[in-house]
Amino acid sequence: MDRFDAHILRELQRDSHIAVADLAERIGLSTSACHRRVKLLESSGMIDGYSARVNPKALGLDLEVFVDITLTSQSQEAMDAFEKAVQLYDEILECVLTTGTADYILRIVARDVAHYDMIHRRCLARLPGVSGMQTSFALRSIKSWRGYPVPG
Amino acid sequence: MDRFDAHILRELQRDSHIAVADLAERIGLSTSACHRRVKLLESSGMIDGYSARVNPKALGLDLEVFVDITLTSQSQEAMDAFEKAVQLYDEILECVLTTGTADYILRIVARDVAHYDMIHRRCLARLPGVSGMQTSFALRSIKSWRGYPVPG
DNA sequence: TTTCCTTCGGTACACCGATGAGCATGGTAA
DNA sequence: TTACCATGCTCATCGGTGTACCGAAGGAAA
Repeated sequence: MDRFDAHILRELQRDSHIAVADLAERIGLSTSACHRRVKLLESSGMIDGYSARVNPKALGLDLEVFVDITLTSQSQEAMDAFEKAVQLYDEILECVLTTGTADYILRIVARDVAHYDMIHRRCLARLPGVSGMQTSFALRSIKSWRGYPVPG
Repeated sequence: MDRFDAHILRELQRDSHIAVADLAERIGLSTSACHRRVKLLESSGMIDGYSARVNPKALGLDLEVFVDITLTSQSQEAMDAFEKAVQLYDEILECVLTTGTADYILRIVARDVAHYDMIHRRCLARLPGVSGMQTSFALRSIKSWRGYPVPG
């Protein structure tokens, strides 16, 4: 992990469709050296894979919701049941077990409030062992995901 | 947006490095038809771009933190100042203005607790107009980001 | 210092895959 | 029916990817 690798990771997080030759020029290396480094970053697991960034607005997904979940019990069984149920619903994009007031944080997308209401009734209300939910609707994105910071 | 486009979006969110020929076979279309659809999805803005998925563990970023921020004032000036300051720090990956008890939700990554402490002192403590912070450390990821759900 | 070895970048090139032209087909409206 | 549009397929071309080989730089040991 030197400055070349760091530069490659930054560029590929921004745009992975760039040709290796262009990437090489941008970081100041020959095509083959750059190519070799990219393959090494892939095989070492530094790069997990490549994804298309889909525009949620274009899909009609205008509503983003964060839900803090509190369970009635922190027993192994209760948590297993909850975590298993979370996997079932595609509308739940992310779920994290956390410290703090809540037990879990969910990230959800929906088309609109009516759609979220449906998700709430059809998915969230069916999650087992939930004692409390605190819902936060996203009003505006101040800073959106642009990859992890790479030092160097 | 028919079932072919939906299928393409799902596949490209999973793996955008797939060859067009393979993608075409997977969705049941010829290479050129598939290629044309992909280009159309790009130019229409449905696909925003392509990114490498970097493994945060491999970068030594083991700690993920969610911070709920409350401002002292919801005036335009206070919010503008806060939002501007948020842009300055690379360690703040995401920031969303929300309804609910907090005003903003921040998502932050750090190497470890000591590193987070440094970020807290050097970045978070300098954000203007903040009256309260509620920190949640991620203990475990139950469901991690795998793209938006595409209907059809 | 010399030699060997390892590591890493550069050059050249074969070949695979992206790209686009041209044609076929089916659905729709005049 | 005819014209037209949308969309699929085949095929040829060209650029980029991936690789083999060479050379330079740096370190270790005699």
